Amino acid sequence: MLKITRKVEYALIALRHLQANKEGQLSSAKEMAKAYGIPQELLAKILQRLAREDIIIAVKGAAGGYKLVTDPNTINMTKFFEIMEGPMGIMDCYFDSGCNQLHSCTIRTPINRINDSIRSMFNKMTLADITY
Amino acid sequence: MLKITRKVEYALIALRHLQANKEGQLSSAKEMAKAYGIPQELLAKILQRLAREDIIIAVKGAAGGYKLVTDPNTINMTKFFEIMEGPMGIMDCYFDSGCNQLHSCTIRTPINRINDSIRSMFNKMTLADITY
DNA sequence: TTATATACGACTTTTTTAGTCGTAGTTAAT
DNA sequence: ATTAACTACGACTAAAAAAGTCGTATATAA
Repeated sequence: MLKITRKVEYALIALRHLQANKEGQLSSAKEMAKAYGIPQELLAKILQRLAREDIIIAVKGAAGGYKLVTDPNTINMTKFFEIMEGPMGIMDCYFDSGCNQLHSCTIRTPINRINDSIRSMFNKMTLADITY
Repeated sequence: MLKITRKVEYALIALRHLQANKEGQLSSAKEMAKAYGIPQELLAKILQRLAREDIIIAVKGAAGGYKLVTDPNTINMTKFFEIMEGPMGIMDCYFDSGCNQLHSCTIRTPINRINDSIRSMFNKMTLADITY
């Protein structure tokens, strides 16, 4: 419980790698996958998502790859997690309204407080806190 | 990601229920399962674990059931989560040494900082924060 | 034109979580 | 003593989520 997924883990590792690159220098999915022992296809998909969200830029073709274009200090961690995984809440009822036990649920309020605490904690963090 | 499990959720609901009971009053697994729409066998197992850990007391036999015997103010949430689910860390490497990527892992330190933040947050909370 | 990239949806496998079942033991009431 | 209503607990199955793979398309440098 309360785990982050490998998707997020791999994304962080890759971003840290890109962040260490010199201005304009590209790294390919293959290269990073090899360096960190991550399945290449999987890492590729993660990088593609980061590119779609304009956190990194993809350069196609031979000698292509990825580079970081967003200042890690400006990327909020709550937002980052939600880009990678969708809504972040310790229980789904924080977002969903589809819970059929809502009427009898006695712990919603405290659970939501905890949720808010966790979100606020990650709201105060930026990607730079992790990749530097 | 970062979800709590139903096991924990159900445990919290049951404890809140027991906490509201009068001194010495018992509630059975069946009764609570019905009240909150929780599968009875599952809730029973959860209550059994709480009993093993001396958070509640089980009374066997007809007219048996469970009652709370520990002051919720004294039950630390990190400990509680770990009773229910085992080690709590956003990544397994916080506890496991079996990670074969450790040598190449560049995000361990920041991940551990986040882990510590979450643990410390739950360390400051007691069960009473949730069940009252 | 070839080799090496990204792009991306569909698919399969693995792991984790959730839930069920069978059997045994305890106790109050009849 | 028998029954009914409980707890105890391991083994099992089912469902859901996460992790990983594959096929095919497109872009581009050499």
